[in-house]
Amino acid sequence: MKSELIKQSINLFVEKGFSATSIQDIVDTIGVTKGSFYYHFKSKEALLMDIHSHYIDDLLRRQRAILDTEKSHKDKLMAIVELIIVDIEKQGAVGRVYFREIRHLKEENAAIIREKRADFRNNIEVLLKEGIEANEFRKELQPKIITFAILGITNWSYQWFNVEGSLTVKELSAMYTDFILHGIQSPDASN
Amino acid sequence: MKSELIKQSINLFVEKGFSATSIQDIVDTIGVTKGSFYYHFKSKEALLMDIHSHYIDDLLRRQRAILDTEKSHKDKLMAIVELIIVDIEKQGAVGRVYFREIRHLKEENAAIIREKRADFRNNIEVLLKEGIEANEFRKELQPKIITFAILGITNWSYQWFNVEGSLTVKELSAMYTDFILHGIQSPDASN
Amino acid sequence: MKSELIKQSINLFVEKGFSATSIQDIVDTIGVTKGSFYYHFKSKEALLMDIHSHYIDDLLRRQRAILDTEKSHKDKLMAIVELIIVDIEKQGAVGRVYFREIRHLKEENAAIIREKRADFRNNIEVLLKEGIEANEFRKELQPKIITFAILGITNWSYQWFNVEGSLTVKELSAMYTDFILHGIQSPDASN
Amino acid sequence: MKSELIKQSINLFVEKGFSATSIQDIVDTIGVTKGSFYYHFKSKEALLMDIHSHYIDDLLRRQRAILDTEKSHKDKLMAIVELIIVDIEKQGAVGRVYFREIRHLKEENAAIIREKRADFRNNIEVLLKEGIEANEFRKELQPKIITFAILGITNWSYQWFNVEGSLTVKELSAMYTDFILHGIQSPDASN
DNA sequence: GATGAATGAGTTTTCATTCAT
DNA sequence: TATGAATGAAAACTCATTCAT
Repeated sequence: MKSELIKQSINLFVEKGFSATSIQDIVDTIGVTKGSFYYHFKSKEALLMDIHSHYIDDLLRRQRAILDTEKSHKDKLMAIVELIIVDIEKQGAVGRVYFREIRHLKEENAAIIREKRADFRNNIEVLLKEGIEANEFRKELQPKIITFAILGITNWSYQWFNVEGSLTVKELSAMYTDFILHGIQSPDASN
Repeated sequence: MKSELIKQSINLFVEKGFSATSIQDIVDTIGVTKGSFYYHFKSKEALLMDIHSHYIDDLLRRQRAILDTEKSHKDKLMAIVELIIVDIEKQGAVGRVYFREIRHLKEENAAIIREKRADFRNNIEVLLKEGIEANEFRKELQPKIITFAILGITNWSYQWFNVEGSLTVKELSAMYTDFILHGIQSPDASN
Repeated sequence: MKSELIKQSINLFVEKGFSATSIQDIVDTIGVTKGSFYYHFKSKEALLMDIHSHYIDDLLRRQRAILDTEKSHKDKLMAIVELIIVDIEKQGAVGRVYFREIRHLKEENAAIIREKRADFRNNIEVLLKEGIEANEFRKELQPKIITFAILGITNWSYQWFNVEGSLTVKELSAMYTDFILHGIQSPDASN
Repeated sequence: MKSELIKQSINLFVEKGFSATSIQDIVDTIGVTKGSFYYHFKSKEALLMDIHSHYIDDLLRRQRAILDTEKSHKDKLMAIVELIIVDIEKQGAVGRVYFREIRHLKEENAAIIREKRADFRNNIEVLLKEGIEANEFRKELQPKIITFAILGITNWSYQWFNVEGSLTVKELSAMYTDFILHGIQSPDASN
């Protein structure tokens, strides 16, 4: 029931936005009453926080797994890009909520999520830094800024990519890793 | 007065989001009454549409100027990236509203804006296509997808770039054009 | 201009009702501004009063003319019924406003109109009374009550009669005077 | 509570009219909040529709009972007139709302009510038609038009009849059936 | 005579939240 | 666990009216 509420609310948040979705809208989709909602969630914002927490925690866990498993900096980076893009297929809806609705968390919770986002970002930044030192990536790059560029590419995909279309997430992921690697690799790196 | 309302509402929309900003909030910042707001705008949504229209129309106009002025495909692309990024400084607030709040336009208006956005995107796509044909850019690239990547990089900047920081928009713009050109240029292109 | 405002407001009041018609609605139909309206009328209610006054004053004047001209009680009554019914064609719209919107006059004005309505009604009542005394009409009738019946028949017509239809106001008037006379005439009255 | 809201709103609608009565006015009379009103009714118009539906449905049910029970056409007609008039005492307030405020229903609902009103009217028209064929009523009468006359007499009563006065509804009803029967009966009908 | 801008009080409606059962 | 009823605060929007120009 709780997970059903989460699932349906995500769909509604994607469709209409957090503010424009009422508790009534949510409970109507699964045929229960508002009282029931408040048994499972302290507030509407708590539900949104729940969604955000699960999403970023899962992402961080998988990012860590990649960093622990893959060998070269290039491979690590490719795997992280793929992680985000390929998720569109399975987690596209949550992702869209995650990217759009953080503003509606109360400051206290927003801070928690922002910190985890910063961790995720920082892990990429460190990766780039080390790749530069290892001469895999170009010396002129500013890791922090390039990290934002990479996240821009991947995260923006959630806004336009249509799972129904002819392009698969695997293909998209391949194109974007190729584009990014061309953008950052040292000319003398053994491709 | 009308332009004052627009200006203040943009600030509030950036800060709290469209839905969470009330007409009362807006008029309070300039000390007029709600009735006054409704004398100038048919509805809250009409104000949002006003903001969207002006922004994209201005952007399209300047994009066209670039396409008519610059010579090589590379120069055109660089100029367009710079156009978006450098605007953060002067138009950062409107931009943030433009990228985040389109969902709150009514379908009829959203369609108009979406079409203009598609024009802007399409102009880049065509530019890439021609650059590929001219052998300036790599043959393997899919122009449509790379266009989204470029827009992801530039548009995402509006979310994190802090005008107050030590990095200037000019510098950011330079880094991103460099990154993008590395990502797309033919190896044999005279850089 | 003033008469134009009256004319158009009557149409709107018929269509949407007094409360639901805004000053804006009225001035829009003739392409002037609200300020203009307030040059001609002290208030929205004043316009409604204007409409009511003209209508009932005109009706009373014509009723008096009938009472002064026609000979028998029967003829007087027939002429008054015809007066009301035949007016549907020329004054149907005003009539509908007159019958429906008196409630929106302020008490002070409503009292004035109610008094004139009472005069109009009373003239019929007196006519019936005299007709009974003259043995033209049946002795058992209560003039006051029958007056209301007659007014019910005629006034109700404004709600359903369609000028566009196949029945003319003359025909309707004939049918109703016939019906009423059958209802009230003494059996021994030389028809 | 819901029925209490209906009851009080009817009183207010009679007194001030539908448009001029606010939800606040209604809830204030029974000391609840506006939110409570909207728990029970989807909108102000929905409440008005509720009132209209119940009134006409009840009227139709009782009219049908009369048509099934009474023997002669004359008796049926008398019973129907009495039905409407006598109701003033118990249902005067609802009746006044019913006769005055249909314009404030949305077209969709107004159509439903208009159709039921037409049924009620049509039942009388058919009754008159059959009475004419049975030679109870005069051959020259146009049933449709006479039906409107009868409804004018009865419905108009809701506007002026004062339950507090010395005349009872029974007496009024008797006078009006007498008046109507004189107006329509064949001279040779055994009275 | 007419306009454009502004006001302020009021309107209907929405909605997150609470709570007795 | 769940429901149904109620709350209260706030939202968007309307509108008659005023008034300087």
